[in-house]
Amino acid sequence: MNTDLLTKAPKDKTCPYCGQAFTSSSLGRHLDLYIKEKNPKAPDGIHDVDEIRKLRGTITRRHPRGSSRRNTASSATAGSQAGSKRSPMGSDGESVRSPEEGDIGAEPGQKGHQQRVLNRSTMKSSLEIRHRVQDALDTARAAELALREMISSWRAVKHQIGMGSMPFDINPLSLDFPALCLQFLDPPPTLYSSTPHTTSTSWSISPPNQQQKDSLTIHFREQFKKWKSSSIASTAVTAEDIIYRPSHGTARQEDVNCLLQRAEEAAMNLEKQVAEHLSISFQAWDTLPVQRQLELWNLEMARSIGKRQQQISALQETQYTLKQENANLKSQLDNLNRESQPKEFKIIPPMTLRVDGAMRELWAEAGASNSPETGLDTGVSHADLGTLVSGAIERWKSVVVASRTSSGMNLQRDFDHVSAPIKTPTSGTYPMTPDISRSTQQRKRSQYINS
DNA sequence: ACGACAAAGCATACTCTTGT
DNA sequence: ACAAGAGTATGCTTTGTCGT
Repeated sequence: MNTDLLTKAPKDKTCPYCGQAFTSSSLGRHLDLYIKEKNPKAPDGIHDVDEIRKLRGTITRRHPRGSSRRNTASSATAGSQAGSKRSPMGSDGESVRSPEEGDIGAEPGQKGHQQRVLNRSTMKSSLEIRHRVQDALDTARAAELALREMISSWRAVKHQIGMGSMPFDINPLSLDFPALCLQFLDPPPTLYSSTPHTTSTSWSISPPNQQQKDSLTIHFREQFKKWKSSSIASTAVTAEDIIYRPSHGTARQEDVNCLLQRAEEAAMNLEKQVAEHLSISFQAWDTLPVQRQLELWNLEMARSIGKRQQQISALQETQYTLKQENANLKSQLDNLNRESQPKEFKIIPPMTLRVDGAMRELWAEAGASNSPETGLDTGVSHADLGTLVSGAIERWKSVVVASRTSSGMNLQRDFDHVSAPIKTPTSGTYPMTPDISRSTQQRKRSQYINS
């Protein structure tokens, strides 16, 4: 009947997923169906269960009946329980439910009601939009923090490679042939066995010969190859760090190129000198009588032991000093971080991502061969960390947006529902609604209209 | 036709916000 | 601090659907 239609609660809520209209009390129930603990509804592909869980997770639930909170409403409850078969009391409840509607019925009252309904839906919409926007902001912030962490570690690796260093701890030009062998070749792997023998990369028990000279040649070639790539990359990094001023433009890049060229030339010169020195010192060694070679070899071995002992002492001293310096720097860095790091890093300090030696070499080589995707790209290190991070996020954002627009048609539709004013659920409005629910809606509507 | 079950509506209890 | 009002969760009931 028409009175029924008038007394029914207005369906002023719309499910943002299926578009079905509900009274305010029923929409929450409808959504809860998908997330309730006991026998939840299976996901239908239209209702985003995770999203619902998130939304409904923030609401304040009423205390369940029978809890300690309830002491004033006992009479009301008793009444309702006594009348177990409650009649469809729409007509009774009318005056109580909406006095403005029922009693006044005049234009100002109706306007007020309409205004309230409008305000309510607007507030709800803006709340949900804010929730989504906040979620997006959080994600973006998290991405920024992760990137900061990553790039910091990357820069640390670059600096660790070191600028302008020699490829060797000891200058090979100051050593004679036996000393070169002991210094730069590995000990024989079978040194501690009863029959030690030489390999292509080791020195020998007996005085060295042509085989060790060849091994040294290969060794130096390999070392110089590695050193060149790392030296060039790290020279660029450090040079840029030194000369970088935000106001400087192209002049800076020219300086960097010049420094890179000089580093490369220095590496080539040194390699040439070492090769010549090796050749000359071997010739000198080869002309010596065998007996003399044996004496000198023994002497060199003894000297080598002495040097290692001295080195160990010096290293122990250095280690002690470094430990002190490290502790001091750590405390200074902590103080600096407290002031300049993002506030989230105070909650969880950033990890140091470990990069092993093989990876460092790979980066260095790729960087020297101008492969910006994988190498130590010399173009990024001068930039401010914030600039780098925003650049990277912009790049990824386009990927995220593309991915969302291609696969997230549901989300787009939901957002439209949320941001737009509530629509009347006509059959053509919600293409994603399954036929079953649509037919149900139609049937219900026609029932209301007929009655 | 009937029972079981799911979903939605109604009344009410409860929470939160706002104005005094 | 308190009262009023708005919004919303929950218990109970009705309604619709499906299988037997």
